[in-house]
Amino acid sequence: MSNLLKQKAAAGKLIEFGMVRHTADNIAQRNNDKNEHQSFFQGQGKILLALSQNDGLSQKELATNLDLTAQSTAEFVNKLVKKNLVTKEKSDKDRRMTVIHLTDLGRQKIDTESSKIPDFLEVLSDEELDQLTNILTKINNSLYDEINNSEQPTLFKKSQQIIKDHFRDWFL
Amino acid sequence: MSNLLKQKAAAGKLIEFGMVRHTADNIAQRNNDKNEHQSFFQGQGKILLALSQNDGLSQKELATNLDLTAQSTAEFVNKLVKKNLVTKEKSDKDRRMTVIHLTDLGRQKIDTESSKIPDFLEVLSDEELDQLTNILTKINNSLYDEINNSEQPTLFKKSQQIIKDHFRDWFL
DNA sequence: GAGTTTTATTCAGGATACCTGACTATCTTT
DNA sequence: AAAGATAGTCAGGTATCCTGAATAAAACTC
Repeated sequence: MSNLLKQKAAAGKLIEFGMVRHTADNIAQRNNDKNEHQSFFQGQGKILLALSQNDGLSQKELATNLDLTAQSTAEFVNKLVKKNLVTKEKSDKDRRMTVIHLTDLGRQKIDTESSKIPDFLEVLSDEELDQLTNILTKINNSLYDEINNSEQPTLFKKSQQIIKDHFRDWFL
Repeated sequence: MSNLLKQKAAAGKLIEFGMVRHTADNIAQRNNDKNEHQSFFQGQGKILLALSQNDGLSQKELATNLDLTAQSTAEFVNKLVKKNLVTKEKSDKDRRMTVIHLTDLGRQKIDTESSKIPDFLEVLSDEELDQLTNILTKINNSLYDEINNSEQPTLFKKSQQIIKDHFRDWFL
């Protein structure tokens, strides 16, 4: 009962967090002269992150790993190629496949970018940081389950779930 | 020192959270036959949320409140008008201004939508929910400060900060 | 081995969320 | 009344996604 109230309170704070962070993100992007925006949890950033954990994936593998359509994936990869952050090359074993590799510049970009710690974490104590990490772990796992279950599990999709579980190990 | 490690851990989890939630969001949107997606922390949803706290704002006020350009705001408002969720009418006091009001349908939509509690909160204990709420409060406050400071504070901008502080009171 | 089906990728086109720049009304100041 | 500030609009652009339709290579079928 009171649990529900607590859930509502947290839910409100989460909406607020989403909104304010999004706003802050937009402002940062506006003020940033170079359009270097790569929020790492969408679009090109997502691809980069995936490759940093597992270089040399094919476009198709990227798409299934990231739950994107092949077309979206192709679009992001092409943009990254233009920026010299990744390379595309046809596989010799299966000439249909295109294998994507990070360039040095790409790897470098990920390193500098992912080492940035958002300012707002500095207001938290050690104890709070531990709590947050712990809570987010639970939430993320719950979301992974949601993702795996939400797709009508065709016999084919089942094999993809295995891949999706790797996703889980990215951020350890 | 060890604080930095904890910050890094939390930062990683936060990136993961952003990514997985974004993915789950996209999937939900795909499976949803009607394209009723309104993530509430961007675009049209943001406007709706603002009006639910404070009906009858002008477009300009919405824009400053939400840190959007007047043009973006106009776009979202027009889309909402088409969906019969809000109404536009010229102010009598100042004929330049357009006052935006929620329709019954709009209010209804917000009610049903904002009463939804994300599934992933159900995996948390009462204690964890309290911790999360507490932590997010701190983080959000820190982000508000960031937003207020990040804009080159022209003399004019200063007056807007007052408005932005209202933003803060939305989710109590 | 020829014919069909399945895959991996691409091209074309569409939606939404933002943005900047260039107007047009309508106050407000001087 | 002229000049300036303010609220909105129109036009056009970028990024992230999507669906649908086409192609080429591999795998399966008989």
